[in-house]
Amino acid sequence: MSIDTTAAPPTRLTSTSYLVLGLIEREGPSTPYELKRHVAATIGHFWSFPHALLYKEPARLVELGLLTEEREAEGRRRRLFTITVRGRAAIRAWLAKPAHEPTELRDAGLLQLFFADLGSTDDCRALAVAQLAIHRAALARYEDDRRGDRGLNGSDAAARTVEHWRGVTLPMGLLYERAAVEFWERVFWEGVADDARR
Amino acid sequence: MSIDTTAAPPTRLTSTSYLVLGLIEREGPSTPYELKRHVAATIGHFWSFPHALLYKEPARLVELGLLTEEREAEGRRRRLFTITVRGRAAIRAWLAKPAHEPTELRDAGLLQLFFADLGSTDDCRALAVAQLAIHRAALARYEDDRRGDRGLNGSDAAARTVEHWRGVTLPMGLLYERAAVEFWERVFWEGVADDARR
DNA sequence: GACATATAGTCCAGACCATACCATACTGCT
DNA sequence: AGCAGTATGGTATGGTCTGGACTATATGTC
Repeated sequence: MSIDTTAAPPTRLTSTSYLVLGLIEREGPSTPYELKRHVAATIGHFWSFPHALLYKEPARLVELGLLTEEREAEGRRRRLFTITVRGRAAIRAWLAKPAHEPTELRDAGLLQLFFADLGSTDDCRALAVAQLAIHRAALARYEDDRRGDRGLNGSDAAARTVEHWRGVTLPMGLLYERAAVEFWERVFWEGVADDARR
Repeated sequence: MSIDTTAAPPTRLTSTSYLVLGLIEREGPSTPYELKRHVAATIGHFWSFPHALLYKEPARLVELGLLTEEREAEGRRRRLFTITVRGRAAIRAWLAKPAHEPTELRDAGLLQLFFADLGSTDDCRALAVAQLAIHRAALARYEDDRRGDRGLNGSDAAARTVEHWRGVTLPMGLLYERAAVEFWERVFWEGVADDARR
């Protein structure tokens, strides 16, 4: 046992921690607002991190010595966070230890489908239509993203992060959305046919 | 607007609420423990609902008048929850209004991949191997489930729920896991080739 | 009776979350 | 200059969630 390598730090690092550390490591010193924008342009497409968290988390990481903070004295009083040597070490340690948790797939539509037998056939049909609209839209957006129709607008910022997202992580989103479209089309055509009988 | 049909209930109903209501509606009066087992056998495969929640949520629903509670006077002092007329109405209203939220895909492995450029090539390769193991295992388990190798063991309980899961919702799990295997195989063979360049 | 395992439920601190709110900066119009 | 409107940037609040660790009852079995 004794899994913790750091002799009981105040709190464990979460996915959010590594997200923040990773973005700052890749993009350099950042404000929470910048983190928020980078997240929205990339991983936020399918894993929502509430922005309040992206303001709170860096403060925690400062306490843990993984980031340092400077703050504008006037005006917006922006906070600028910079990664420390220990912060870099933390990321690399994390990357060297592959995650073993299974994927969490939280989908309200799927939950409704799970209970579709309690409603009407029409409800189920309407659900399939709504879900198809959602997933087709997501698919189209991802395909645009991949072609780079976006990510250029706005600013030069986040170039590395957006590029890396586009090439490496976004393809999973595409695969997922294609699967979802296929799935809901089947639901639409076959209904909840309870073809599980037999 | 005025979306709420019930004149400002203390709190809104969440996915968990509908999960609890739906299970009780389908399976009849249930204890939290039974809910927990039904969840574990079905939707819990990819959407984790911490068990503490399945003990707390019914109490809230009682306050809202959607369930009633009886409690054993002695021994385990189990709580048995029964759905009310208003509870049934709440479910049907929910089913009649298709969800419009996008899927949340929370995957620690994918997050690591998103930052794979900050680590070594070996780390990335190891990550792909680990993820392949996870997703292949999940795929195999789902395929067993579909064939009905499980769900019979243990008890007769949850027959309807498990059947419905198997026929209707599980196929999405299968599609997802197949996509994931395909994805991670590509990562394994191509590495994070940064083939995003041009 | 002693021990192990499965069943059933409770508790809690800390983290999370949505949401509303506050403040500063820029932009264009008159 | 004055003002409105919008985008930028950040904070506050309180309920909710979370993951353990913990307690206790029942069943078996040596």
